Amino acid sequence: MKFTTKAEYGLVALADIAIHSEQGEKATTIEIAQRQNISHKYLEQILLQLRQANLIRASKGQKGGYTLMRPASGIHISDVLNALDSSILADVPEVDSVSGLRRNIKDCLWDKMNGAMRDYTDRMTLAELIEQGICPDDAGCYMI
Amino acid sequence: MKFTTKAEYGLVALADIAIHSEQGEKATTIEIAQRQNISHKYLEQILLQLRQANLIRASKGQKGGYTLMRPASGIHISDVLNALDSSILADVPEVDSVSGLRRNIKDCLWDKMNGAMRDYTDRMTLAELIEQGICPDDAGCYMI
DNA sequence: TCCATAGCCTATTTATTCGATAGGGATAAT
DNA sequence: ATTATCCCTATCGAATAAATAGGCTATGGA
Repeated sequence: MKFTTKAEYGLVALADIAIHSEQGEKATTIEIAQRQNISHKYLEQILLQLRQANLIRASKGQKGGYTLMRPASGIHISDVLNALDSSILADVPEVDSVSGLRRNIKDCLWDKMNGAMRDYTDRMTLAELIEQGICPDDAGCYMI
Repeated sequence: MKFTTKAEYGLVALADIAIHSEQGEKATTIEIAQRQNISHKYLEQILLQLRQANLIRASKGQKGGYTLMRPASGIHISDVLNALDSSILADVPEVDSVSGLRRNIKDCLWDKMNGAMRDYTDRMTLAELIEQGICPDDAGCYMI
């Protein structure tokens, strides 16, 4: 897993679309790119992935653009990260042996951390991210 | 942050050294590499970093090898990851603006996750990793 | 004393990935 | 028909990870 700018761009773009969707407007790639200061060609690829993951709806042609498929409160951060494969799930090295040190590292470190990340991002929504200062302190995201 | 094989090699090697240290034995690069199935030249670089971080002590020459600098219960996973700069701290993209979406993403996502990772690895020790099945369920590692 | 055995250190190679760029195609509104 | 927009794939450059290579230094034993 990585905290990539791609993930950040995706989240920012979705938030941008969300805000305009609420006002019944579509947001175009170029508009978003300008507002959020992102390469519009790179953003294009990102929006493509978000659409293929059914997070946004695209309309082609003139007067086209993007809107959210569902309200921002129904979009979880994990949805976005998964869609962009900036996935929470790191590529945990395969473990061949059934037990032993490698196994412990996988079970007690990599998998636990991945799990905690997933829990947290499963819980948090785009809507929460948009609202100022809403960090879910109650997240209760244990490393179980 | 990444779950690199380098970090895994480092942890495995330290555990290997720990086990031999307990029996008053030194472990050499080549022995460890063979036992743990790691490129010994790559392992050499890793052990170098671990020594420079004062996690292991090296003796040169014939009959040389490595021993732990302190007991495994005093070595925290974060010590190892930091030493190998497979640091828990992801390179969180800089945020220029004081507030806004980017800020929220940094504060509510990247920083929180980093914090949780750090907490967890600060808490867990090499000794716990070595013992079979000791996953600290009580870690109480919140995303606060 | 000499030499084999270890660690020490830096440079280089290879493969992969991230961010970005490029360019042509499809579609819908005007 | 033209224009604006999304669609899709290929490619590039830089950075990084993993591994390889090779020479240097120190230590203990023959």
